[in-house]
Amino acid sequence: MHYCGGVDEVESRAERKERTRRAILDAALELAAESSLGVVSLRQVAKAVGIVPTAFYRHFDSVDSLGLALVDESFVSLRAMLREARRPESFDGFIDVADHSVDVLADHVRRHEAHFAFIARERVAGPKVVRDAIRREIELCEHELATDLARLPGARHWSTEDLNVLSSLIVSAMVTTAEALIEAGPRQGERVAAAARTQLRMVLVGALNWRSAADREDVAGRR
Amino acid sequence: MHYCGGVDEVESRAERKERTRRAILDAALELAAESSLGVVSLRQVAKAVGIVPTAFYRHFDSVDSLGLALVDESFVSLRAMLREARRPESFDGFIDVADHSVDVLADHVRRHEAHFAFIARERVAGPKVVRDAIRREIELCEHELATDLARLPGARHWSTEDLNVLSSLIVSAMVTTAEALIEAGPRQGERVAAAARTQLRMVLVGALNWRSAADREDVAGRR
DNA sequence: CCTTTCAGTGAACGAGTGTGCACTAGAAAT
DNA sequence: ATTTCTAGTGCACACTCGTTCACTGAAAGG
Repeated sequence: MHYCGGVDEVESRAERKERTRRAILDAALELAAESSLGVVSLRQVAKAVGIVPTAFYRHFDSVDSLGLALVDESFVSLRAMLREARRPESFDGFIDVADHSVDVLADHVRRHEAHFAFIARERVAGPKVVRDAIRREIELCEHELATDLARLPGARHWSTEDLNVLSSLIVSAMVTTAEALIEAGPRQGERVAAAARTQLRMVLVGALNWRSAADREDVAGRR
Repeated sequence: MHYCGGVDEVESRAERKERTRRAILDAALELAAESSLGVVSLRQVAKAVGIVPTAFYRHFDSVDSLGLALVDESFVSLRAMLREARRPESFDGFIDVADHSVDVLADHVRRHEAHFAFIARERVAGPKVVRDAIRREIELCEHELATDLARLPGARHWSTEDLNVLSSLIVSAMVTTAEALIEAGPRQGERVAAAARTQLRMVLVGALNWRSAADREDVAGRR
């Protein structure tokens, strides 16, 4: 493997294989979009790609491993979003950070709609192996968010427990928002985004007034 | 149809039919529990019930109509819960209403686990007809909650828009909590419930401090 | 040049799928 | 006692499914 054809337009064997692999992933993602991954068959994917069913095994050794590959790919998108949403310069006001985060979310959801929809769906439906893989990744995201929240000014008097609870709330709200953004077309998208901004502001305001308010209201016998 | 058999133990034809119908619904619910409704076949259900596949058509004229029947049944449980959570006597304190609501939710989820899991799953996965039916029912719940929130003391200065946003946030948090309660066994159930209580308190505290805090922080150009 | 590698082919298998149709048996109605 | 009704049966059809196996042909390597 030193030199392969001077002509520009030819495709090397590895490139060709990668192209087919991508086509399989894309086709599976699209087919899973109606109902769930559990109902897409190896043969449907093969037909959509334009290869014979048995050729599928040259790229994945089972439908499950295809699902896991889709999980990996989808969380690459999600991690990219989290990284951007946590850019330090965005932490100059609590309302601002909420609005900025929602904007980043809405932007990424629009650009990677299929991946977000996949995660939201297969997290609860879908083959068991896929469900478990997604759950692990989400827990990882929650944990990362919690450590980041701890660095926020004003997070001084939150317990570790409260931090985890808060980050769990935010992540689930974001997942729900992503779902809502996908359901609503680009037509109602801005309405959903506005609602999400309000929700996140509410959560942050609630978190800021949290400890003091709990003390004030007297939680009594509980805990 | 005036008098049918004085003996106690005999089953009338209608009773027998209803019993089979129930068995079909239960079997389908259980089979759908692993992955989703889309992957359960008419024959699997028939085998689980103990009837021949074609006998299925005596009770439902398609798998889709079975799905719709399960949606109806599941939302009977959910409505019962909402009715209980909104009992007027529970509105004597904002922290209390949060705790009480979560308790009611946890209780109902434990008692109707299969139904809640079904709604949470098939809402995003599952056949299109089922998805749409569930979405309509949830929107209805959100609307009902919004009109109830409007009656709360201190809800005076919330716009209709804010009310809808808030009720949507609460409903999605409850759906997420229901999912979490199901995932966690009864072992970690109380931990999840505690987290949910905290979340709902945060949301309510945030809502109470909402308008004033938004004014104080100066939202600038953003609406 | 010849040889090796390997993505894609095509036929075949055993099992599972939804659905149609003629039927049976027993409860209900007459 | 006789007829009607119907939940459930049994068989058959034409599919689709995942997986196997020997194969082909062109690119890569020697």
